[in-house]
Amino acid sequence: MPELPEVEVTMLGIRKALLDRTIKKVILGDKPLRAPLDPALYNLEGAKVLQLGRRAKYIMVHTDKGGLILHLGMSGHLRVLPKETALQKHDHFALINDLEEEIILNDARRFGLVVYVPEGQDPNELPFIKKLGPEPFDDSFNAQYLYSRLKGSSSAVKKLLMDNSIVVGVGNIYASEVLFASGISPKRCGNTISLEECSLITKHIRSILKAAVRSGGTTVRDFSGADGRPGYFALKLKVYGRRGEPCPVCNSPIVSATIGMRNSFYCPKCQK
DNA sequence: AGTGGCACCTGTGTGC
DNA sequence: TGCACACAGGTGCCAC
Repeated sequence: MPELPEVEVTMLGIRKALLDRTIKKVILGDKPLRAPLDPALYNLEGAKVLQLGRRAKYIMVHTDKGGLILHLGMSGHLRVLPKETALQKHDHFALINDLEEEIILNDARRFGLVVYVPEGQDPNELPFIKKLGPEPFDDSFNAQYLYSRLKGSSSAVKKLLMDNSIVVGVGNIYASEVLFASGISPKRCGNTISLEECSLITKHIRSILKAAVRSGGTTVRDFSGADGRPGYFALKLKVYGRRGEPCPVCNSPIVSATIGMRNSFYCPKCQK
């Protein structure tokens, strides 16, 4: 489901129910997600939430009794629901705050992740966080940097944009959209992308991700924010999911191709 | 080291 | 209607 905009929208959506509130109860489902649910998560009962943030597609929660890291995987979503809402199928993790609101993680495919970070441990030092590349909105993510990372690679540029160690937050939908906006074929090898093209790519990653956050994210199948409302950026997608439809610029039919085992959409005429 | 392929899991849509 | 199959927004591990 979620790329950076969807995670950002979700994080903002649960913010009000968590920030400066106390976690009264932790509920763990019995099925494992990407990793089994750690019983140490119960340490968060009685904790006061000090800060909420996002790193890549991870939601980071800091409390006075340790940290919590949430990842939505492919199908996960977090909802804030009124007190005593019964858990549904695929609800695997829940927090109840001091207002008795329930913050529930539902994840049919169980590719998500819930991690407890013991008090005093720096979450940024966890291996899966430490290896992440720059945030797309960081100054360090610029044309020169991207060029240096692409120029040695024979992989398709679209696959490289989805590589977390190069830049975080760009998933399958936005990689297609960014390359369309940049006029670059998703099949081009990284080592054929010029510095000028890297400048276009960095610019469009920022503008498209920002616009998607403003629209409440992209709902392709079943994404919704913490209030249950869908995102509306799907209406603004120019190529993703539009095989056979006319290119919004030149009217040629949009085509799709499998790149790095993921479906990719592009205009063969506009994208060289 | 860099790269491609596959695995994890369930739900949904399509075609027969 | 039922069934089989392909596919879905992410990520980590494996073998080359």
